[in-house]
Formats: sequence, structure tokens, C-alpha cells
Amino acid sequence: MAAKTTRRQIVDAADDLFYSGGFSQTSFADIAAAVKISRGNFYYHFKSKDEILDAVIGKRLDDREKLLASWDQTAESPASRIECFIKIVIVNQAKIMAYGCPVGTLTAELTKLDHASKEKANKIMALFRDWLTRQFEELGCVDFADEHALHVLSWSQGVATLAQTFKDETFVQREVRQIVSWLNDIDQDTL
Amino acid sequence: MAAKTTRRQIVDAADDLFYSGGFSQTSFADIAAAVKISRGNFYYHFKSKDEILDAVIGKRLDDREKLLASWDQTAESPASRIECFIKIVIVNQAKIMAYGCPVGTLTAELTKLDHASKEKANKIMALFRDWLTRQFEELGCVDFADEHALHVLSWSQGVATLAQTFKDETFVQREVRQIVSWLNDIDQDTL
DNA sequence: GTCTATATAGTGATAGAC
DNA sequence: GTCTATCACTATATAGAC
Repeated sequence: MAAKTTRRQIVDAADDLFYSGGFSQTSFADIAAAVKISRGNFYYHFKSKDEILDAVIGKRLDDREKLLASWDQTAESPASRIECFIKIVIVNQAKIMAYGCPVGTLTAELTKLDHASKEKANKIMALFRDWLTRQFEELGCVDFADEHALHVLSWSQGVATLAQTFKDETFVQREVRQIVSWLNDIDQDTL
Repeated sequence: MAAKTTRRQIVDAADDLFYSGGFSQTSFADIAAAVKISRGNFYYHFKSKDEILDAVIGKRLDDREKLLASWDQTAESPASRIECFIKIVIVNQAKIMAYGCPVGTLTAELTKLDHASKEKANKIMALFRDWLTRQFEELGCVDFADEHALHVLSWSQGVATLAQTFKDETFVQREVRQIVSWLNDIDQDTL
């Protein structure tokens, strides 16, 4: 029980630090300081740093799956569910302006490192893509569902990158208004 | 003269390596191997690694300024100049799919590192923003010029990020078609 | 202007005491 | 399950020979 707790603490701390400082720039010393354990103690819980990364990506996948599932339950229409996704950039505005999108920046970093876990990181993006595709299908645009999904996903990545660069709140809100208006146009067309 | 050549070689090699592998992950040994000089020889040309980064960012700024200036001369209308910008994602498709956008990924990395040169890196993005704003002003939409500029810039960052993740050529081409169509709509509205 | 040799500090990872 | 001590390696950076 205590072991599980420590392992969890390590993964949670690594998750935060990988986000705010990047994977390769985060050292065991950094994580150790956050969890308040010794560096050597890591290796009781994980064989290597890559194994911690793997656990972090797994946790992020779980977290996002749960988030999407909660929208599936709470939001009534597919359009309102897509709107939930769009509004992440507002809900997480402060963190995005500081560190960018956790999914996009990790994917980009692992691809540059040519890291073994890059495909697994891509799965988080694929998770969003598939979920969005399903929403657009339910919305009625069967033939363009995947195209629309990629469009919304691409939009969110662009907004996150520019939000991080210019820290412009009104830009983010304006972009959200525009894409929601685009979404409503699609919704009405398919009625 | 020979000094200038070596310095140039270092900056050029560092530029490529910072793009393909990231700044913090690129070591002096990597650059030394590319330029075929000894590690120690660096410090005759640069005081530190940060100084090399500074030179690389400066070079990238110069390169982009020249690129934009060439479009100012060759392309006749503001709309066709904006189209030149949009089509970078097709012209540089192969590299973008492998390493993402050189501007966006460097900005993101330096922000996470909280690096002293992050503001200077942001200037490249600001250069694009200002240039695009000028084009939209010339195009006639004075009140929305900066909004449109940010929209196009944001679009390009999103497309680059997703191109890197999914390596989908048709996605890139479709997104280009859509944004060009959006641009033409604006162009006609202002006639 | 370029080299070799080296200083110094950090990294991931291991061994073994408790 | 956690610790300290330590290893091997790599990093940036410096000093001084050529």
C-alpha cells in the first residue's frame, strides 16, 4: 500500500515536471526533490527513466479517457461535447500560456529525441482524434467526420502554441468564438 | 576570413541540429562532429553554448526576414503574398513532418527551459505576425488585420504539429485548400 | 586558429546497509 | 521500502601547447 503510494507520487510529480520543464530536461534529482525521496529509491519502483516516462504517458492516457468519458455522460448533444473539447484551451489557459499543450509539446519533444515511447505519446493525440471523429459522426457529417476531427485538433494545437508565445487572452477567446461558430454552422447544415 | 567561415559553419550546423534534435539535447560533441573540429575549438568562436543559440536565433531571424522580403518583391498582391506564407507547410512538408515547425518547437522548448533567449526566439514569431498584419492591411481589412494575422499564424502552427504527429500528407493539403479559400473570401469581401 | 588535456559538475544507474 | 555511497558516463567549460 505504501509502495503504491510512493509509485503514484513519483508518477504524479514526473507528470507535472515533464509538462512544465520537458522530459529530457527533468532529472531524477528534480523528481526526488518534489517527492522528497532519495535518488536511489527510484530504482525500487522503476528500472529506468524511460519506464517512468512510460508510466506518465499511461497516466495521461487514462486521465484523458476519463475526461472524454465524463463529457460523453454529462453533455447531451455531440455538438456540446465538441464544445467541451474546444473550451479546454480556456479552462487550462494559465498552464497552456506557461507550458503549451501537454500533449502537443510532449509529442514534439519525443519525436525530436526519436524516443522509443514516441508512438505511445501519439496515442493520446489519436485518442482525441477518434473521440472527435465519433462526435462528428453522431452529429451527422459521416463523410467528413475525420476531416473535421483533425481540423479541430489542429486548431487547438495552433491556439495553444500561439497562446504560449504571445500570452494573449483575447486571442484565445476570439479563436474559441470563431471555431464554435464554425461548429454551429456545421450543426445546422446537417439538420 | 577563415575565422568567419568556421564561425559560420558552427552556426549553420547548430541551426540544423537544434532543429532536428532540439537545443538542450544537442551537445558540443554533436556540433563538433558535424563541423569536424575539436570541442575545445568552440570557445575561440563562442564563449558558451547560449552564445551559439543566440547566434542561431539571429541567423533564423535574418533568414526569415529575407524570405519575407523576397515575397514582397516577387508576389504582386497581398493575398498572393499571404498564400506564399500558407504554402510553407507544403514546401517544407518533409522536414515539418519529421521535426515540426522550427519556430514553434524552439519557442516551446526555450519557454519550458525558461531560457534567457526565449524572448529573442519569440521575435521570429512576432516577425511573421507583423508581416502578415501588414499584408492584411494592404488587402483592405484594416480593423481585423492583426486578428487575421494571428489566425493564419495559429493555423500554420496547428497544421505543423499535427503533420508531425500523424504524417498525413492529404491532411496538410486539405487544410491549405481550406485556409486559401477562407483567404479568398476575405479578399473578395473587401473589394 | 586549432588542438589535446583537463577541471568541474551533472546525469542515469547500481550495491549494499538498515 | 528507503537510505547512503559510489560507479561510469557525459556535459560545458578552461588552460595551455602548437
